[in-house]
Amino acid sequence: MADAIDPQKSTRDQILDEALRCFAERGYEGTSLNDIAAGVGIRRPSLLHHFPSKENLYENLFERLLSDWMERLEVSIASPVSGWNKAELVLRSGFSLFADTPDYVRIMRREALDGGEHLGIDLAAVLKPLFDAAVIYLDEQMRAGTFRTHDSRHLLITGYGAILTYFSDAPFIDELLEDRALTAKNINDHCEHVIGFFRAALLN
Amino acid sequence: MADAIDPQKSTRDQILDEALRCFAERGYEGTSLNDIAAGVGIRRPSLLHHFPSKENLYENLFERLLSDWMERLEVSIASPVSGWNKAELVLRSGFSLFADTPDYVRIMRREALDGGEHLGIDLAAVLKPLFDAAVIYLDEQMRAGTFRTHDSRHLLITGYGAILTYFSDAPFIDELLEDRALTAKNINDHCEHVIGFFRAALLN
DNA sequence: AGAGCACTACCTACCAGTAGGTAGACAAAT
DNA sequence: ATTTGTCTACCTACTGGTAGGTAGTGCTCT
Repeated sequence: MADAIDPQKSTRDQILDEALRCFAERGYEGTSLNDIAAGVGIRRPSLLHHFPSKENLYENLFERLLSDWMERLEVSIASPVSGWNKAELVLRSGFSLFADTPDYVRIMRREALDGGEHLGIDLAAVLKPLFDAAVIYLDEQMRAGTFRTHDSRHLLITGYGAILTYFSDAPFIDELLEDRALTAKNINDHCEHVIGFFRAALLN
Repeated sequence: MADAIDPQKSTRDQILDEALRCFAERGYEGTSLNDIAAGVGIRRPSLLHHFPSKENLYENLFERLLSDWMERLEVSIASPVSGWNKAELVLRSGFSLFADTPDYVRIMRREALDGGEHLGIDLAAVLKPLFDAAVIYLDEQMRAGTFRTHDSRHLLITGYGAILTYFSDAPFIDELLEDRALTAKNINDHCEHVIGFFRAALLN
């Protein structure tokens, strides 16, 4: 929010910020370059001076967000803790990642819905190595008896859905909770719930 | 699929079928009336003979799907079984509901993402009574000691996300699984996994 | 039986509005 | 003097929607 009117930021970054918000809110097709330009306070041709096309703008945005995510996730994945503590650490860092970047989550979700048709990047291909590594980790833990036995791949998909949805569907969840879903308190409540839920399901 | 070329169906129904597929695949903004009309094999003005506007077509589609869902859900909710069996029944009927109508799920998810801006209908308002009833049910079970204690509202949101995501993000999950997510076998595997996971988390 | 009429379902041709994108002028800064 | 950033003015393609017309169907009234 604050950075949208921050005069310090370069026009290019302001465009990226505004585009992020618009694409998250209304989707790729639902957002026009005029909307974005107006949000920044310039005309559309000026925007196109910074990015050669709508698609290019979107790809830039998406790449930036994805590399951001990967960095933060890899840090927690690489940490030396083990067993349940590791699972909890990854869950928590996923949560704080999403809480910091809820607009990213919605774009990501839109991309997953569309099967990644707007970008050159293949979202699933980027995430797959992490997925495969997590499968190996979970299988080890289950074989060792640290975790109860589940289908590790489906378990990961369940976890992905459980966490992502809270952020992506926030406007909908607002109404179910009769409260803003993305307040610090509610995010924290949901985080603690998910962790408790997974602990109950995985530990004996 | 089959019904797309079924000459028996009325044009109106063919339009609804094709619109369902298009809106699910590319979203409301991403679908033009030309796309739908072409899929049916008529011109756009002919389509507009059957539905007065794009928005009206969408609303018709959405209302039909929603009442379908509500009927099927209410049947399983009203059943007299209790305890874990009831939770399992509702989970299973949710799964078979979604498995039968994966395109509906994607539209629903798009709607949840947008906060329901395309329709007169308020999706969350329709679902809220079910949500509230489920909260009461879960709280009872937890108080009685049948289920372990969790935050029932966040639990429901987690379950909603875990199930819905598998269907809505199918194109993405295809790639993670290196297999079609929506084959009968994979859907069944995921269903059994989710049920096993919830059982492990809820039962002692 | 047949003329007239209304209705359905489709068409082509068009409308105004908006999309993404380009060309070229201008001003300021280096 | 060149580069950078912005502008206005314009382009083409396409959007949702309308106007007007035309087959075909079937009902009704002689």
